[in-house]
Amino acid sequence: MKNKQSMSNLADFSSRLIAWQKIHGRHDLPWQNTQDPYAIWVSEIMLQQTQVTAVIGYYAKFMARFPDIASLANATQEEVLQHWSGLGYYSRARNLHNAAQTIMDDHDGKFPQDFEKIQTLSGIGRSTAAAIASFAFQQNQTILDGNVKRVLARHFVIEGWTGTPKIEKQLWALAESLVPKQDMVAYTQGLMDLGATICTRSKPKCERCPIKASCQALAKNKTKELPTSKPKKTIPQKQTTMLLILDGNEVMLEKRPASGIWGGLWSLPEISMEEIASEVALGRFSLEVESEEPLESIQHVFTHFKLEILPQPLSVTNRTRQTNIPNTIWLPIEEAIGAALPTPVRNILLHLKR
DNA sequence: AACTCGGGGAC
DNA sequence: GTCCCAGAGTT
Repeated sequence: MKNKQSMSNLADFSSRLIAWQKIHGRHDLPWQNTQDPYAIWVSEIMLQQTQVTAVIGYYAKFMARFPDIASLANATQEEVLQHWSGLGYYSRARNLHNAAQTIMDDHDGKFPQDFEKIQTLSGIGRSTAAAIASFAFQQNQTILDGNVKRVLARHFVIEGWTGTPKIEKQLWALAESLVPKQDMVAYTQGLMDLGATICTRSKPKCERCPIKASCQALAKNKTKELPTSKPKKTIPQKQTTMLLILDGNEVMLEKRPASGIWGGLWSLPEISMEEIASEVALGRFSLEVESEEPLESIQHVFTHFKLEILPQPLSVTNRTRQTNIPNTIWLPIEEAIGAALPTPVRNILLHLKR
């Protein structure tokens, strides 16, 4: 009897979610109310590991500058990164740019509709491909993002960290079994909306949940313990000195390697703790400089390490400026702030301006 | 299976 | 401070 009741509610999972989304879900986000696969694609990439509120400001500017696939494909990586500067995970921008060129070259400039082909584009994995296929083409493909993992882990009491391949496999199978035959847009949006507004990480609003009747975590009073949190480990603390090489109002920027942290962005030249700033300036850049008092150090936190940045101002004394140093440019501070910079570097320059 | 990729919102 | 977000790619 109890099992029968439960099964009956499980069958209603999707229809209840759809009905709820149409009334209580989000309908006015900047990337909604369109079927343009490009507009949806850009939003999905920006939203990877990034909250809606952080994306909104970037999305409008990005779409204004790159309104379609062709304009993005024809832009320089420099300008694409410039519009991504501050948003983080810059490989997303590089992959987006690369994929736009792939679509121009291999798909006649039209975003592919085939689910497998969508996934071959750089930066688009299984979940993002499903979101695009669902929103843009009404295909019955399921997403599995952080929201969905949390909703499913609670609703069906899936124990264990959702990041392990074993648990992920379970969740994918579960998610696929719940995909409805119609109303894919409302369903996919409903999964995201439920996780973002009702089935939140802390203090879920279970009273207002459309599928509370079949939620096993709620029945067993386990919503607080689920989903199982990621095992934490201590992250290393690193240090670096960034050279603020100043010639009058201009600062020298150095382009970072294409891969690795802040890949492809403009940053300040870095030296190790053992090196002496003025010697490096002379050795690497043939610049005679005078060291100023270091600025206050900045503590920057990444996912997997902490970085203490010591900004070291240096004023150039031999005014014969070197212009042919590879991967470097001189820019007035005001202009440099608008370049494709990592956030802490921008903050240093903003501090300098004052 | 573990690690690498940012920055910020919410608590 | 902690946790994790409309994850994907690499090792």
